[in-house]
Amino acid sequence: MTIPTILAEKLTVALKGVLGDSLPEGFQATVSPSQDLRFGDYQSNAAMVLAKQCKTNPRALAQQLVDTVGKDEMCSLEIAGPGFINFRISPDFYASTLLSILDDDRLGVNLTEQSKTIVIDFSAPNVAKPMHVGHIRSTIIGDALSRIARFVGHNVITDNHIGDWGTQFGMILWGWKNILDQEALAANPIDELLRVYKDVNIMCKEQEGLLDTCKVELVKLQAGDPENLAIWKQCVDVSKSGLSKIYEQLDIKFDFWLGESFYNDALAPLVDDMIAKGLAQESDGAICVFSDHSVPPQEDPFLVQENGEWRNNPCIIRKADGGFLYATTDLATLDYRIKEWQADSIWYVVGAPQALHFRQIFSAQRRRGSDGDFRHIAFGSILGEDRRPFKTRSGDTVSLQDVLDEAIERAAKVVAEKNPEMPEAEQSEVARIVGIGAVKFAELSQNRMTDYVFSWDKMLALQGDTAPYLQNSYVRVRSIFRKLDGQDIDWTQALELNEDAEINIVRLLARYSEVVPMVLDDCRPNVLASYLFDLAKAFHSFYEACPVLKSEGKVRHSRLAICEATARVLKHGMGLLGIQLPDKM
RNA sequence: GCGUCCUUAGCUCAGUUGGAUAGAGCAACUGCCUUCUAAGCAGUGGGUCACUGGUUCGAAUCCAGUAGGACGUGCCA
Repeated sequence: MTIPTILAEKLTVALKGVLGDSLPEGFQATVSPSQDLRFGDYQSNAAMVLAKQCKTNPRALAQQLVDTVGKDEMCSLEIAGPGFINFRISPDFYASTLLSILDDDRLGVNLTEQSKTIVIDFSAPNVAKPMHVGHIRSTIIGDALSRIARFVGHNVITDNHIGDWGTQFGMILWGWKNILDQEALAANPIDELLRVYKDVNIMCKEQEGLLDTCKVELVKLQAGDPENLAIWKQCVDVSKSGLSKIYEQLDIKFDFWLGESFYNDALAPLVDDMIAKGLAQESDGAICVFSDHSVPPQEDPFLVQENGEWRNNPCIIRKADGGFLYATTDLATLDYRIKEWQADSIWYVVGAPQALHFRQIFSAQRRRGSDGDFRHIAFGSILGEDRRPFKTRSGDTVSLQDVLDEAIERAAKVVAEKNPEMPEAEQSEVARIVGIGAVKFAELSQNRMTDYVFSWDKMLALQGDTAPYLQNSYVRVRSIFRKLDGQDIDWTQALELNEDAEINIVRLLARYSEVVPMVLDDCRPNVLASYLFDLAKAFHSFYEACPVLKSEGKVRHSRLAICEATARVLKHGMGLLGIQLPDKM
């Protein structure tokens, strides 16, 4: 049980005693960490919340509560300001909490009481184009959420819903047949495929009618033309192997790679079924899902207002030319995930601009009888210096691989500078861990909803609120234990905490169990990132203020325990974010 | 037109869902490496939380309006 839970229960019991029947039914006092240490470790505003409805003075009520709860080994209470109840946790209680963390593989974090099957859909790049910076958010946030959800006890299924059946294949097929360089393909298939795609794109803009020719190739593919299918298969395989390489570098794995093509055969029956059930209608030749008039128009995703009038804004599931759309595939995908995987909850880690699309397909899916918990976990856009969607000077997007390469290169330079005597192989391993970590942490420490301006210097920064700062705190701990030379330490011996720096860090260690579940409340990994930064900061302060190896007896043992617990929490927390920690740097 | 999201320190961003004197990082300035890794620590300066009203014990946070911005709004994904 976490500390605020224990305190809240104490307080609720006291409230029942003090207020008796005038306590509102089911009232639970809430206790939260104090923002300022002068106000103790934790605080509650219960007295102020209740004073009004119980018609008493908040400070008087607080006083009664404090008297009832009294003081014990765990904490002392005091009243402050307009009626806050502040809890001050005793150093001894923190010492015993530290022991319990060292005795627990889960570091105090409880398993969820309601384990669910959650499908998490993230990354989802298009094949034939390499991933660019725009994919970074979905990929990294999705991976972190998967790890966290899994750790708290959910049955998580990750699925990379790659775009392997889109309209871009018209251009690729035509390019493959007309401008492909076989030698280049043999040498570097991914680069050649990209060149073909880019060149055809340019040619389509210059040559009248070429786009239509490409569309013909696409239609042939969708009709099952063997030659086009074979080319398509080869393209997808090449792309997948290229993507796998980058995922490997990022240390990201998917349980499934069921791309759009996987659902191809399900689309026509799905549309027919929706027509048959009256859930979709023909309009201007297209098959659409319309408003069902059972919800207020403001909340109906199939309506939109124009010049003061509500008009239809349907979800189109079949085009007038018979082709299917993104929405159709997404509905088929929902079916599959619900039926085959028994998904209770499905999370889509996709950019905020697609909010309406997801409202529409979730709503359509509910009408089809599904009552699952579907969530669009949206995130903001990555912008350029000019606050427009991020592009390079030449108008290209920046490839994700380039970002990673640059990050590793910058890290390598610093490693070589700081640690010239380190063997080269080790140097490059550290550079990899630091560089990739920097990119991931930069992403994960942002609030996912806000747009941000892409900056090499920020994304690859190695000082301040960055992965290397956290990694360095871990390295410092490892260095201490290296000097101990593998001595066995008994982590059950009693501890004592005296210095502020010691108590500050244990206070944070105890909060790990509060923070991890909080991340999933609103799917915000930045809550964990910011906690870990605070922890590392507290450790660096502790490290400067409290010599470990030079101290003696119980103090030394207690400080070693702090180091050990900090290392474990850092490693674990960063692991939940998908970030590795080096032993040396 | 309408909808969604956004506007916080010179810059980039947090802000635990309504709590006490609004916080970090970068940049600037002052100290600290014969002592466990200085990718570090200690400290200083920096604010009309876009603006105006409202709700209440209490508002950066909730409501209304104004200004500015991004995105979306029937056959791309």
